[in-house]
Amino acid sequence: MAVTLADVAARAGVSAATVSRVLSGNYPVAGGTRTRVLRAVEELEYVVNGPASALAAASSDLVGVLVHDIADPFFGIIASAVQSEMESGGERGPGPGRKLAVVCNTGGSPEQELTYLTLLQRQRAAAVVLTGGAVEHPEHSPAIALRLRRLAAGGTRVVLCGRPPLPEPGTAPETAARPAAPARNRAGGDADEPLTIAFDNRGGARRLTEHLLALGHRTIGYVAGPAERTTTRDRLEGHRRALHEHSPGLLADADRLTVHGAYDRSSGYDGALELLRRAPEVTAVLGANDTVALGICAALREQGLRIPEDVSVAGFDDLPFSADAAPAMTTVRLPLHQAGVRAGRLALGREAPPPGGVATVRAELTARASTAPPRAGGTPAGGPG
Amino acid sequence: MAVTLADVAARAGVSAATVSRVLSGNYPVAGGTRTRVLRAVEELEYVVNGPASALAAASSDLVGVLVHDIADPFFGIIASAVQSEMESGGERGPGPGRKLAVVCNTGGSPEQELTYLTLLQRQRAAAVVLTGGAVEHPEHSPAIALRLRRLAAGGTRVVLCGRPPLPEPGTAPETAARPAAPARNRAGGDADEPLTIAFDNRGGARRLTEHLLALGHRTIGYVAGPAERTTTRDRLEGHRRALHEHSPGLLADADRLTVHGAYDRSSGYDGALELLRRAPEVTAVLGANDTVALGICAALREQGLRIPEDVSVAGFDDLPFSADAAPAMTTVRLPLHQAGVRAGRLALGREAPPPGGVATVRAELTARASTAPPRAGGTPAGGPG
DNA sequence: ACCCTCGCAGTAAGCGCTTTCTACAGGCCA
DNA sequence: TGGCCTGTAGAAAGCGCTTACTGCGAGGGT
Repeated sequence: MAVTLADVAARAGVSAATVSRVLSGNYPVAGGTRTRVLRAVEELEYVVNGPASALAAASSDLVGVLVHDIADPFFGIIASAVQSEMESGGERGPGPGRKLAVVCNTGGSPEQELTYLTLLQRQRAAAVVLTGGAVEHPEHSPAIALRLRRLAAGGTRVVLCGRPPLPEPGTAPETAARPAAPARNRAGGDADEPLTIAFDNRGGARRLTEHLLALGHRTIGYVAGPAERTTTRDRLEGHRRALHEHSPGLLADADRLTVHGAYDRSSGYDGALELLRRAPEVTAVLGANDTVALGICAALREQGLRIPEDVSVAGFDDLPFSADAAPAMTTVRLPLHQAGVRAGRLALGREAPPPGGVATVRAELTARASTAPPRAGGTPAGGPG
Repeated sequence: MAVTLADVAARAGVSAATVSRVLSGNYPVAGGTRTRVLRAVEELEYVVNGPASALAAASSDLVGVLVHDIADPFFGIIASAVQSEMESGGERGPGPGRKLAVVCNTGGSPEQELTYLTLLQRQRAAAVVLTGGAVEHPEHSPAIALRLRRLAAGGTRVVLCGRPPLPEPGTAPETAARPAAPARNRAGGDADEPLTIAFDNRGGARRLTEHLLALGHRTIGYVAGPAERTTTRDRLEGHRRALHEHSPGLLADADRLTVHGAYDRSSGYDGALELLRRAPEVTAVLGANDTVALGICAALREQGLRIPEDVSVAGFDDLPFSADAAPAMTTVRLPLHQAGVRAGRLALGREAPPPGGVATVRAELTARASTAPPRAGGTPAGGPG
């Protein structure tokens, strides 16, 4: 635990500077010297002191990944994709340049998000990836946006994955108040602006609703996520646009047919029951995501309704378990792994930023067995009293 | 990004040492001075430089959490529990003492595990939590054990969660070769030995098998995990012990009725098909875990078999989706969240180590709808040709 | 054959913090 | 009233690394 650069240098018969150069690899060192140094490193089992290195270099090799819920596969998939991208970089194993992804669970709360951002800033993280929809909060949202811009201006790469791009500054007068100091010696290229990988939630929800409409459904319930989440808002918007384009009259009932909850199973369960109470005539129910849809299925089944014969159900995201549900879930496939890899590449500066700083990934309809045409009668049997 | 301790000190009219003392809180500072310092911190939006602090204090506030697969809820639940425990500590928000959990995805590979351990050692992590079963490997396992002992001896708290305790040293002659240097100034109490929270995989599997035997099953297939995983080995052992205790003859067939795969859905699917090929007369199939069991269900259903009428199926772990599967899955409940919280407390030194350094958590049978008595005939209809 | 350039390695000055050691007040006892 | 102890704050020495800057030997142009 106590072997330092100097020890290695002494053993190899060179100066500490040379050892540092060999290890960091960004300076020419003669072959023989390099070999000697590497041998000394091996023999002494030397492990670089990260903090010291970060202090001197003014940047650590930590990359923060903020997720709403680590136990939710949606985020798990993205996070592991980001991490796999960090791994695939270091040819020399745990050597220099190898980044460490720090996955932080925010629980979807803006306060937590801010807290973790501070923690990451304190660690002088090389990059920060924020995943999942943003939570709109009159006070915190601007604070987070400001903080992200500051981090980006300070050389930390900021990537939003599955989040809407940051609003243009200027709204907050504070932004201009603190003139940015000219960046000092920074490792990679510039990182002056947060980058975004946006999910096409709107388009996905729209195509899903169009699928239902094409099957003949006209009374479609929606168990949505928390209203303040941008993801919720976008999906709902896509849904309603599809409704409106099919026939404007369908919008009249939309509010009554929408229930808000969280992105978890019990919200789906409770939401479905509430929906049945409000509108027993629904022939299809959309879930905020696949997990919610699973809860919806459970509730409907308990009410004696068959899926999809009596009621069609669909989710969103296409998580691994969705294909295995009984019946297999109709949903919208989001290329989460791919998005995570891309976010990782962007965070590492391995990929050129998309034009305008925003790339949008498509959400494909994946029709399976949980949706079918409504029954002729329109009103299912066995509705609750 | 550039405001330092010295800036704060200047603004508050005190020395840098005083500011440091106020911020770290482990030294008496007069009330008035403290207030002035805190105000300066606020006004300047000062954020401690983590690396510098870690360098000077010889220990960072990072806690590593190693998981096999972050996208698997089993690990997600444990990891988020550990993280929530870190959060609940810091009264002063992101202030000092607040630890940052680093979740690392090893993919279940010992090499990766070693790599991340090195990375964490390089960051001078305050603690390391290893979750999930260990992979037995003739070369890597001793290396990992040795590394963990070194870390522990060096002041890093090491906690194993859901892993068997480390074997006693002495097997590896290398252990004694390097006399441990006396620990210097360390923050918390001693951390000289790795601590373990063991899962009672053996007992859980045994109770699960007993449940099946009690229902009347005699030909029980087992789609197990990778053979080199300790978790796999323990569960299989519990299963076989139950078989043996019921009637030794049942063991004769055990090898034929066991198929090995990974801990994922497709292994369950493939394993079930293989099992049906080898022994079409099975009346029950156990999965290595719930995810595997889900794959088993899918395969059986595709073969025209009903669950549980034709074949009973059971899993292990009791992940959230297991209760929602159709039919609801019989499984063994592991208190993952609770175990994660405990691991976090141990890692933070908030809880006294269990006697002997090992605590075992019980695994409870959770019988649901996917298991039932076998059909009278014993051989299900519709078996593959 | 000389000077300049270039490639390689050493010297040393920090990076921003923690912490020991030291210094200075008061308040207490005798 | 004088000597001491206690409480509080400053000075300064690093922690282990990176990275200018400097220096030295060897090759190439004229």
